[in-house]
Amino acid sequence: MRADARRNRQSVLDAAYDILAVEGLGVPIDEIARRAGVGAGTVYRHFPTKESLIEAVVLDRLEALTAKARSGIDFAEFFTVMVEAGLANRAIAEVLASAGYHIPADADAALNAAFAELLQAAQRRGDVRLDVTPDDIQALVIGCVATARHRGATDLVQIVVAGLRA
Amino acid sequence: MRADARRNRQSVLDAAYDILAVEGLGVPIDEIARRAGVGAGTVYRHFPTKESLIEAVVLDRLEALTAKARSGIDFAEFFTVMVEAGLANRAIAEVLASAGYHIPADADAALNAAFAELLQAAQRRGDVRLDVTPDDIQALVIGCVATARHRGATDLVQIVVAGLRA
DNA sequence: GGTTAAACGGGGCGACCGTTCCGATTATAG
DNA sequence: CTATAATCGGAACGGTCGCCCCGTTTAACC
Repeated sequence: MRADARRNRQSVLDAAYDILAVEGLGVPIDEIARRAGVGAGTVYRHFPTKESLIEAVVLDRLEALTAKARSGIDFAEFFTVMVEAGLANRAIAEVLASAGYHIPADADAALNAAFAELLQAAQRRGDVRLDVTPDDIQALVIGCVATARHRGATDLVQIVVAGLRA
Repeated sequence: MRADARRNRQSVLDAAYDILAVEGLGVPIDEIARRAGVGAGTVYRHFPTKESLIEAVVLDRLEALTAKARSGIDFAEFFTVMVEAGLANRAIAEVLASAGYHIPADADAALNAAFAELLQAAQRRGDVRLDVTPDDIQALVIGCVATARHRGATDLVQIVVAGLRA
């Protein structure tokens, strides 16, 4: 791979990450290209479709979340981390809410597995009601992101966490 | 107003209500027109912009909700009613989440006022924590709709309601 | 039934966006 | 330095959608 090609590819990824976080999935490719200082054609040479570019960006974030989940973090804390991740990055939130795009099953599964472990540990310790599943929690995270977006305060998350207690 | 004009206006409103509930705000005007059995031009004669048509439809729903809030309903029940309204009607949910559109301030205010009364009564009775405001609840409703859309179950609402208890 | 003005409908315009194409450019090897 | 092939950039295409226009229809009143 030629040096300029590799450099451009990275510029596109960086620009896409920044803009997607702020503008969400609706942002035009041309805007990402302009921000990256390349032409739209260059974006499409490296990523065959808009969806594949978004996938590459989002995947990176999901992996970071998975790593965090495996770092011995507390369940309630991690819940907050996930909500904050969705808040800081519109694209993440929209993809999680599957507003048109979908993520590769294996990346999703890895996050879910790490997450399920945290949840089960919390339930074994008696901190969380037994009748909630990982899917329930994912839905609640999506909901909390939507909630928090419309009120600056993230302390509403505490209400949901309180409701989760055994 | 001519009889056919009044009839067509109503057809458009009915069609818009049905389609918006299922498809959400992204639905093209032509589709609403087709469903109503009229041309797109006719839609625009009665509603100058797409937004004004949506506003008319959503307003009607908000008024129904306001009436329900004033019918002596219990706070927790009404919370569920609002979530279900958002769930049954994509357009309502998207407007509430202000995905691009906004509702006239007075209709919003009427609903909020009726709603604030319910909340205060519940707080006086000691059923709901004192540190939540009507705005908090509205945000939570939006979140619950987002949550419930991604899991068939509305019983997740119970978790949030449990968290709201004093 | 005739007259008239309101209402109709669907083709068309302009804007936007994802994607493709191709002539110009430039990194790299010999 | 030159040749060459990979890469670039941005104009252009096709599709979609909100909105407008205007020739045609039709309700309403005499």
